[in-house]
Amino acid sequence: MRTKVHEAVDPQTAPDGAPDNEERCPECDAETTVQDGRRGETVCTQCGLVLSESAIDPGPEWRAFDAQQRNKRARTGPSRTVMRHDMGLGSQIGFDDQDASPQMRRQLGRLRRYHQRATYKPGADRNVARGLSEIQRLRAALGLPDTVGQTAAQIYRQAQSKDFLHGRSVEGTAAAAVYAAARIQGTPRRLEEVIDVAAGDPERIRRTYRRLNQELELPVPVLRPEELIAMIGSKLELPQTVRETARDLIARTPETRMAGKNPTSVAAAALYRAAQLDDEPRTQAETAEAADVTTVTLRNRLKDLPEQAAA
DNA sequence: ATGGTTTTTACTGCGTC
DNA sequence: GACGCGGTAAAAACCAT
Repeated sequence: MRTKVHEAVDPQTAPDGAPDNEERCPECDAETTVQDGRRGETVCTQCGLVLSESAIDPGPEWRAFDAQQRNKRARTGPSRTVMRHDMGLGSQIGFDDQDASPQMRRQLGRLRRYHQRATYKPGADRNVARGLSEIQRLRAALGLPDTVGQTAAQIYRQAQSKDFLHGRSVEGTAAAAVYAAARIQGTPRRLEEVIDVAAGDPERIRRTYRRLNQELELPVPVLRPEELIAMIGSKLELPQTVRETARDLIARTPETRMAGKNPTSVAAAALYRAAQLDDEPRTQAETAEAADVTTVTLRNRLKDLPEQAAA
């Protein structure tokens, strides 16, 4: 199915950052359309590619320095709505029931409840304000949609109401909340990316996130290799057919073989093999680099995958 | 802290262009 | 010879306990 394309787009150039709701996906060609996601994101209905600005990680090499620069650049004013302490009406967890497991739905419900209780808690004052503004800063620096900020804010409030903040830094908790929220809202960032723009000790932030996640029982969806295929695949400029093959490869390998393995590496391996099978080969080095793993791990994951696609 | 698991680092051999 | 690929050993990182 194809929706209207009401502008004379020239097929050559990719749509650079046009905020329109309907564009063509630069990844998968003709048949696919782009839809304004309920997350305030533009997402390709076919390949799941997220089109809004920094959805695709621009480059591998930006550790310390770039992060700081980004911080400075990200000084634009946050939208006030999420920051108000009485957030009031509009704040809800924007979530798509469609791909929500019953479990996640239940947990989201609990999140909402906590949010409501926290709303009028008198003690929530300075720390909350600081946390929320930090959340906004991070959210903006990571190029994430507003819904993520809202979810992160709710998580933060819930943390606050559970005394999670005791002995933990506001900044670290904010970073953890943003990371979790990004994943919950389906626009994940790497923890490393968040850490880069965040303030504080990386290891501490990692720990904080882990605790936060388990203590609040956040409905953070598992990163599934299928979803990573779009991201890595686009970096490698692999055609849609190859991605299909990769998905197929993954689909037919038993869970037990992938359990405990880094999903990114599984996806990378699947893409590598799929590319070969579909006569669009990429080197191991390229593939590994795009997925940010080493060629060694790539090879190891390769062993777990079937050698052929479905007939 | 500890132990089990995965990933990375570093290095090597083999075939091909 | 350089490049891509495959393997190994040991260190590092990660995670649950």
